[in-house]
Amino acid sequence: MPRPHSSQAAPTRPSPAHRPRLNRVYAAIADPTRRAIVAALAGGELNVGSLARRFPISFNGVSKHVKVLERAGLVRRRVRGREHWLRLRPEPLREATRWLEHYREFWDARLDALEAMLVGTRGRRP
Amino acid sequence: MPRPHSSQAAPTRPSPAHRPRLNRVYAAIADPTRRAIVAALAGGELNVGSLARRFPISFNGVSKHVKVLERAGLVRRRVRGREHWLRLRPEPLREATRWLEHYREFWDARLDALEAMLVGTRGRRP
DNA sequence: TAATCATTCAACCGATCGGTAGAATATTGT
DNA sequence: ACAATATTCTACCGATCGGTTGAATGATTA
Repeated sequence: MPRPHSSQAAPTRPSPAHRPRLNRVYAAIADPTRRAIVAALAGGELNVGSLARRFPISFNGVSKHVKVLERAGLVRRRVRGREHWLRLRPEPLREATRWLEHYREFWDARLDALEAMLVGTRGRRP
Repeated sequence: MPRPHSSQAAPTRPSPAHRPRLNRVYAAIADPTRRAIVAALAGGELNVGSLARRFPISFNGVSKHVKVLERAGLVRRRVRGREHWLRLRPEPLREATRWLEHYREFWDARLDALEAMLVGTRGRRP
């Protein structure tokens, strides 16, 4: 019987465990090159070529990374003639932040409670 | 010449592009089973066995997932006799949230600016 | 001491990943 | 019409991933 050791309530679950979108967003930004692409695209739209020129890997490598970001919903592509212009999309990042913040806040509260308990105990129970 | 198309400044880079810790944190939470483990562990400490019993995969599968979370710094292990007790660690999540929020805030500001521009234009330039 | 329990370790499997190279497909400029 | 440009598609490579199984290690209990 795995006694839960703490009586603090668990946070209400923020996600039904199987969200392919969320999986893809986290997997996408787990790669440093893709995070750098996000950073580059935050400066404004770029086409694939001028984006690729900023990275030490091959054009095709960057093209593949862009596709991953696209599948995660983080990048939108606008084809204009022979060039494909890429733009960031903020929405999926918001959902991704939400999951993280949920647990971060929970832990912050935990640490605060612990500190309060220690401070409160200090002079009161000699 | 990849004209940046927007004159808005890019956000100041929040990470020097190659942070194995951050990579590991995002890769860790990209898997739904591992996110569920995080959720389970938020309810208090658990040993590997009682944790594994909550999941439809094998004991060893869960053990491996725990190891991934550990390497990402999200879980701490305390060996007590033959059982290993697992506890969440908030610190890496904070760094992970910071990167996401950085861009989220940037985009929010962008959307706000766009909206303001549209509203401002509406009655002023007929 | 022997049996049981909690756990890791090692090997394996098929799938996916990051990356490259080369061929194919459009679009543009001359 | 032709050459150059921008990009994807296909195929390949070695590495890692999620998962399983079986054996090994170590602590507890009888």
